[in-house]
Amino acid sequence: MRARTTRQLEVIRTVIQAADRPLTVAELHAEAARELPGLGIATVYRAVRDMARDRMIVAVNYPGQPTRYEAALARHHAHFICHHCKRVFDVEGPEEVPLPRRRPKGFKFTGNEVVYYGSCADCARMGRGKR
Amino acid sequence: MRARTTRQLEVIRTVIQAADRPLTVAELHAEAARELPGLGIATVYRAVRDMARDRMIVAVNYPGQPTRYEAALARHHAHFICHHCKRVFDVEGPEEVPLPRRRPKGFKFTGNEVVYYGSCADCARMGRGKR
DNA sequence: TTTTTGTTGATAATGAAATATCAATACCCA
DNA sequence: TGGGTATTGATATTTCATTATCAACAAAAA
Repeated sequence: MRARTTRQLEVIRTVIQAADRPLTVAELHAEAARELPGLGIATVYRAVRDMARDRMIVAVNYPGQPTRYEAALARHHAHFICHHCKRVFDVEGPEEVPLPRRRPKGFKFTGNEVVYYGSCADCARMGRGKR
Repeated sequence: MRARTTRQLEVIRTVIQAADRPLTVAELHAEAARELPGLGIATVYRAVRDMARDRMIVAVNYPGQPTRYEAALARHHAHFICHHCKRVFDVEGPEEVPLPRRRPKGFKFTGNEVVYYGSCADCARMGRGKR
């Protein structure tokens, strides 16, 4: 049972590779469906499951919302969550995040992640600047 | 319909105020039930909903797991997620998190949050040090 | 082409968190 | 202390994300 190269997989992969931010399955489906009307949501779920298994994409989770996925790029980056539209954007990562001065003993710190909050350009423009 | 001071609310509030890490409703229920056997999970959900509404506690979300809640303390702190047991711990926040050098134009950065990853003392001790 | 069989799309099913329902209970004020 | 009524506990229901099912379809090989 060798894998087949289908039009839907091609489109789904292209969309997620081209995206500049992590997408939910729904967002990915909506975008891919523009190129391929009739695309089933189940197909997107299957594609995402497989790509995640193969490490082509990585899962990203944030408050209340469904899991998002983005291409597994090597470059380090952080996320920016818009308080208003709740979309998640990729932004350049911070220079460096220092470890806490005091660390609970016995704990091993192996990595960190930074999330910035604020208003995205669209929302800020609409006067929803604060919070 | 004035609010009443019930034993269950007292216990639930005490537990979450005393906790040194964000708790899921299940964790909170388990802990409170030790003091008050028979405590219903629905009561915990109701208490949490109300406390969150009144800003006594804040919601904290992380990958795959249900929403966690913790006392809304003023002091700034970060979270530490153990790769193994998945528990979330409070740790002292980093000195300072610099903004990305390049920021998408129009975006307003209003805050940030840091999450550290690694092994908690318990898991590290059990030889599950790496990852 | 024809055949084989992996893949798709529609949808039912599942799983889990959170909310709604309601009779029984227990606060708390008169 | 008695009773009106907010709250509780058990559980049904809802809500959604995700997975399973399966007939129809379409890659890829012959």
